[in-house]
Amino acid sequence: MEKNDNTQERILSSARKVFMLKGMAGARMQDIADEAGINKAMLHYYFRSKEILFEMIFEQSLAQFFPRITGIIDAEIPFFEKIENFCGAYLAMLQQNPYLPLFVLNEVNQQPDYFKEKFWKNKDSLFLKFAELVDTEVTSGNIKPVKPAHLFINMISMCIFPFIGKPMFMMSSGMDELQFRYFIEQRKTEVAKFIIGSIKK
Amino acid sequence: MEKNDNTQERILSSARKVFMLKGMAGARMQDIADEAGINKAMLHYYFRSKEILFEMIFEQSLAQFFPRITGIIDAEIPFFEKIENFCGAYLAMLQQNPYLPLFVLNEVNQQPDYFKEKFWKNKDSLFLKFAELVDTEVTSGNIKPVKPAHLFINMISMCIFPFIGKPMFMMSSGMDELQFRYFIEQRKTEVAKFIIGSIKK
DNA sequence: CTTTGCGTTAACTATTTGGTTAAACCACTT
DNA sequence: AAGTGGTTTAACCAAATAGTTAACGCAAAG
Repeated sequence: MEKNDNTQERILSSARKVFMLKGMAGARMQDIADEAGINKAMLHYYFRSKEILFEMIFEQSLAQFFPRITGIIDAEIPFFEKIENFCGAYLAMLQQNPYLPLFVLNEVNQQPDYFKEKFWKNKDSLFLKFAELVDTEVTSGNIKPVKPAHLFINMISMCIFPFIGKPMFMMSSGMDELQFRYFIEQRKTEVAKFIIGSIKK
Repeated sequence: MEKNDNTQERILSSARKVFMLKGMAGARMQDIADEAGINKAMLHYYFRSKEILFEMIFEQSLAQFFPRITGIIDAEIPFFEKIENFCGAYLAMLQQNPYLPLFVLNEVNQQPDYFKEKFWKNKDSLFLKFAELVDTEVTSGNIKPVKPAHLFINMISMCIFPFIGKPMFMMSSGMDELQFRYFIEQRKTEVAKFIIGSIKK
């Protein structure tokens, strides 16, 4: 009765790996079975269809992608520290899930409607909270009069994009794996520094 | 003898549309044929296989994705103006090819090896030129001592990412198509302003 | 008018791939 | 030892999909 858990877990783990790398359309049930070292029929025994299995993985991924870093934004610390903490934490998470962004964004672009339903469970939009925060800081004259939407996208872009463009960037810059790792390590402080440098008075 | 050109062109145009939207794995030959309003056999008459047709589109896309904006970087204008021109021009191009980034980056991530060959034709790496330029500016004390790699990725990220994360961002911010269009219009100046604000002394 | 050859189509084939089934397996109960 | 029920497998099926073929259309050449 614990084979169950074991196998189910192995399937989910393998499915995550394959879906992340190949996407819904590119993933093959056989590949997932092979990766898990089991018979393909098992996939359908535990999860009725490819679509259902995919949804499991996608929802997990979605939950991870939207950081529960809301804590950082709500914390009783100065605005600049919030930015520093957010960028550091988000980059660290992405470092451990490097394929997450391209996977999620790809599938969201593929089925925006389906995503719309799942997404709005997450009622406390990170963006809206951030925008509120920025407006407050602008009004109190603590930072330059920046537009929250742009600042938000700028921050998110600079955190996420390096992982999406990794192979392309590595080739055009000549970096190897180790150097890229170090590059991301630097960004954990550099991104916040860059942002703050631009908005501080 | 000009039906030839006409049909071939229609196929390429339809293929571009479908591949952009669905990617290599998700695209169906039948869809491309339907989109072009022709028989599926024609696809194989003009382009032997799906793979060959895909390569045509992919190489075109790659060429577009790497801007020939080298002109902007080589121009005899102040560094800050180069940044302004680059961001403006690149955003304008992306605005007319909104699906280009996700398509290209996706396929590059899928087959980095194949990409490696095709890519290095483009020997004059935009990144290397940019890095050189930044180093010069830093040395002459015109800007703060920033790391070229970070500055480059920051700039590229802020230009490209909005198009990759568009549906997600639109939902979490509540923007509609028109507002998003205006948002991008603003970014044509805002991104450069943001960057310059951070690196100017 | 007939011939020639490229362009085009409908129908077909081969392969891939998601999904099913019936039997075997295995731990546990009686 | 036989039975029971969840788990696993090999073999199979059906749908989707890339690719092929043989015949047709038709404009230009003869």
